[in-house]
Amino acid sequence: MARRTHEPGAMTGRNTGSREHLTRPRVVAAALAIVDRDGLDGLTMRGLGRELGVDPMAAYHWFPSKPAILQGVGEAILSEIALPPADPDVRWQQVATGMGRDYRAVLLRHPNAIAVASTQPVMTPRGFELVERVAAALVAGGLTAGAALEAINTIAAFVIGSAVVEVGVTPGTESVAKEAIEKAYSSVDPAKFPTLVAAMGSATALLSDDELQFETAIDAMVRGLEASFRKRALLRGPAE
Amino acid sequence: MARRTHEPGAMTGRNTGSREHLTRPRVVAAALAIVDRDGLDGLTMRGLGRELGVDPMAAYHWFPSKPAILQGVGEAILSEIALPPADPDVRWQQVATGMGRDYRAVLLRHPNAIAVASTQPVMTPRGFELVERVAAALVAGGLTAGAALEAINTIAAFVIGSAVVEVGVTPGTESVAKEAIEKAYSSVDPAKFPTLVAAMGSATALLSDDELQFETAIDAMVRGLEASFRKRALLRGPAE
DNA sequence: ATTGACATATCTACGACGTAGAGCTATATT
DNA sequence: AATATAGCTCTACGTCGTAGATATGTCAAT
Repeated sequence: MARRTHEPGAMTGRNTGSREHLTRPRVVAAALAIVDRDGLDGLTMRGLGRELGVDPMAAYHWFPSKPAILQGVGEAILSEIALPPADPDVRWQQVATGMGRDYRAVLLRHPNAIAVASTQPVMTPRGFELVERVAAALVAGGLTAGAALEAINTIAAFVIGSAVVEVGVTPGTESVAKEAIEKAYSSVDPAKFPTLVAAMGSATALLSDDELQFETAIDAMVRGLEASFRKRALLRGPAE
Repeated sequence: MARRTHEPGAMTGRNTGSREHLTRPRVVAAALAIVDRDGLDGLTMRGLGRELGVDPMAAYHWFPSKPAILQGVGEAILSEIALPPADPDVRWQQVATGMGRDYRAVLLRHPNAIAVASTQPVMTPRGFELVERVAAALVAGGLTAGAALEAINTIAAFVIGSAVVEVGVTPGTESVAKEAIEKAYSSVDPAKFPTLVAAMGSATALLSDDELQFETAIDAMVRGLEASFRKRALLRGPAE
């Protein structure tokens, strides 16, 4: 039989020794700290051991592999998303927008880990709980259960995409991009790219403010979803 | 001075030798083929050399590093997005939706490379050209230049997010996820997650069809954008 | 035809990585 | 006091990216 790593519940509490025991959460926290500080590529088992003051191989008693640790990091980040308060008076649009905002803030708080957090399947106890609570709030606001899930999925996709675009660097390619961009910029010939040039000089200039553009877009999305749901009779209640 | 890699234009045409010379596009094509077949982690310089029938180090005469090659792969994928036809009769909504659809199809054609393609900055000659052409078509449809860029940005974010969610696996964590998911599934207690259970059993069941959900969502998004632009007077023309 | 220069590809080697497998140590149980 | 075992460490292996030196072939100039 292959070596098995231990469940959190397998702790027997025998840690009165020199220093506090390792635990899965402690390993994940250290890994996340390293990723936040040094990027995804900066996380190595040796460095993780150093961060924890422990042999590099020690983490393997709590996780079967490095990818498993990264998955733990992803789950930890997602668990930073706040569960929506069970307020019966909020409109479903506010709940949906609020979740999107919160999700985005969490991802942007860990820019180096977006790739890990955004591909984390929701199929964890905590993920289920979050989706359940948000969906319940949306249903309370008048959506059908199916529409609620559709709204959550759509908004999540948009939030993830926004975060990816906003942070916008593949791990490992940071250094490479710079000079290529400069070269491309210098080739912006107003004659060849009139619309681009016009847009950049325009008073709107929304592109310069990620926050504002996100707010505008998520608002547009929720309104569009509302119209779609209403047309498909997946939304009951007043048309205000 | 550090070793310099050569520009494509530096080719002097002296390749009448045994076999065809390496070129940057040939290196990129081989790398993309490997990534498509074996995943991002499956791309190694040694394997790339094997694929090209060449020494592993040969690629370093055309790219300064492996990340630079990955960036080239990202650019190559983005260049698969079709430039919009300059048809003056299409509505801007169709142009926007069409770009989104095309972009999504390209990303899903290379699921292993989404992380690389989606974080590719648009700041390349080809990227500029694509954005310029789409923006021009949107402006022709009645949007201001600023609104056109905002629409492109918003749709791109949604497309990227959708693709990430749809493919949904961090490179390296594929194998890890499975059993965790199963465990979580078995813990879906209908009493604790009533809304989830209701949604899954609902006749809507949109979640099972990614394609349909994408179409619905992008349509909702474009409608929402239209409403937003109209309200902000960034869209002239008939309100049909 | 000979030479020199240079673009292209190879060869060799190094340090760092993930992790398998065996061994150590201290606590809990008997 | 003896034993079992959870938690951690040690050592070692194969693979990775890539630096630096070297080989090969083709062009331009003599």
